[in-house]
Amino acid sequence: MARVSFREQVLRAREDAIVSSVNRLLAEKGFDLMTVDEVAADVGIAKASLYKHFDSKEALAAAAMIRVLDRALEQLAAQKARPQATPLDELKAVARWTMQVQLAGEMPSLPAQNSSLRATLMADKDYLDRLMQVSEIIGDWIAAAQKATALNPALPPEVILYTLFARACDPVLGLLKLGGQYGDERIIEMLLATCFDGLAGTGAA
Amino acid sequence: MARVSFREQVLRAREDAIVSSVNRLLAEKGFDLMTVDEVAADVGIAKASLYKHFDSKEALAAAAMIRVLDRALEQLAAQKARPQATPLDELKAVARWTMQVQLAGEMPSLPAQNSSLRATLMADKDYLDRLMQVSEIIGDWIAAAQKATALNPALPPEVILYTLFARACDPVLGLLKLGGQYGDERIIEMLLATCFDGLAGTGAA
DNA sequence: GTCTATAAGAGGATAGAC
DNA sequence: GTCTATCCTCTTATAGAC
Repeated sequence: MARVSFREQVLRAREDAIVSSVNRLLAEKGFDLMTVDEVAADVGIAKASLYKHFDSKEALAAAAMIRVLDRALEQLAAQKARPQATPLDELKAVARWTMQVQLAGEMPSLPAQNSSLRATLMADKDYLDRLMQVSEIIGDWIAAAQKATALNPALPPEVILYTLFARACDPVLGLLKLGGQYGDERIIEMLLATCFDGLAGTGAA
Repeated sequence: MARVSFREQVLRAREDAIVSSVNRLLAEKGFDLMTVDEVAADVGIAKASLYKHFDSKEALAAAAMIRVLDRALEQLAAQKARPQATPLDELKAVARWTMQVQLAGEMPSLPAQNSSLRATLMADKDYLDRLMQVSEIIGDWIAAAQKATALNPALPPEVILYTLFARACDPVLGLLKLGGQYGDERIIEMLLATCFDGLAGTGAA
């Protein structure tokens, strides 16, 4: 069945191209301002063909989120291969990675308010599974870092988790990049410093 | 001319009611998901009447932003009346105030991506004036706090300013409130701690 | 200035031929 | 599965009577 396999490969490649476009457009304009016509034009296919692959605009966004979560899981696995890293090192490394993805224009950031979108995501097992996996790995690091007082033990772990997720799409990154005064690496170092050591922090930025 | 004055008062009251609705709806659903029909229904007037007061949906948002900046200027003026406060105290006080406004559902948060909206705001002198005033007052406190090393002097002041603006609409606030585990004051204390002392900070949360 | 009614167009989704 | 053409709803904005 080489032909079937080949066709499947072509199918996968096309869907991958679609998700890539969606991912970039979501990062650029956000869900509400992204139109399905735009996606179709960007991929270079007709809109009706898009709907043969994905049921709705929300499903497109879900696919993009799933892929970015897969990338995150790869990153987390790669980090785990370094046995000498402390839990705090791991958390800083993953925060650094999310900022790099955002600066590269590849972080799809969805509006928290859109209810139809949230409904689709919350009904998507593939999405929820990956989100849970990511949360558990990071949650373990948070617990360990707090136990070692490398992170403030007085903070509820979920507050730390939410904060790290929020920094992954922090608008400050975009503002500083727009300003053009600092390179990507410098921006990331500064925001890592404010995230972990605060605005008052004495750590050298 | 008592009649004219009275009519003007009625006019102002109506426009104030409109801006109040817009403010709340912007905080709830964001600019893209807020519709003009909704605003009209919420105020209790016809949509066409709305357009007699404001030229466009963007103008509605601009009016809401202007009013929230006026409220901010009032808050800043009230803070300045306390001569014993340090610059760091002032900055924490204003951050606390923005978080209170957000938790009260009164912080209109606009998407940074929408270009037509940004164009309207950048062309609005009333808006820009107020934004500049707020930035200058806060900027002075930042400079003083850095000079006293109450804030990290290695951070560019604009990074601190942007961060404070970003915390005014931090999604972490909404997530924690949605969770329902913590009261508003506790949420604010924790986020103030993470903002100024970082996730690693030893300050008692 | 307020209303009803409607224009004008964008955008999500689908029909049906190939 | 891909295309062209179309449907249909929602949304911004305006016309015109009062």
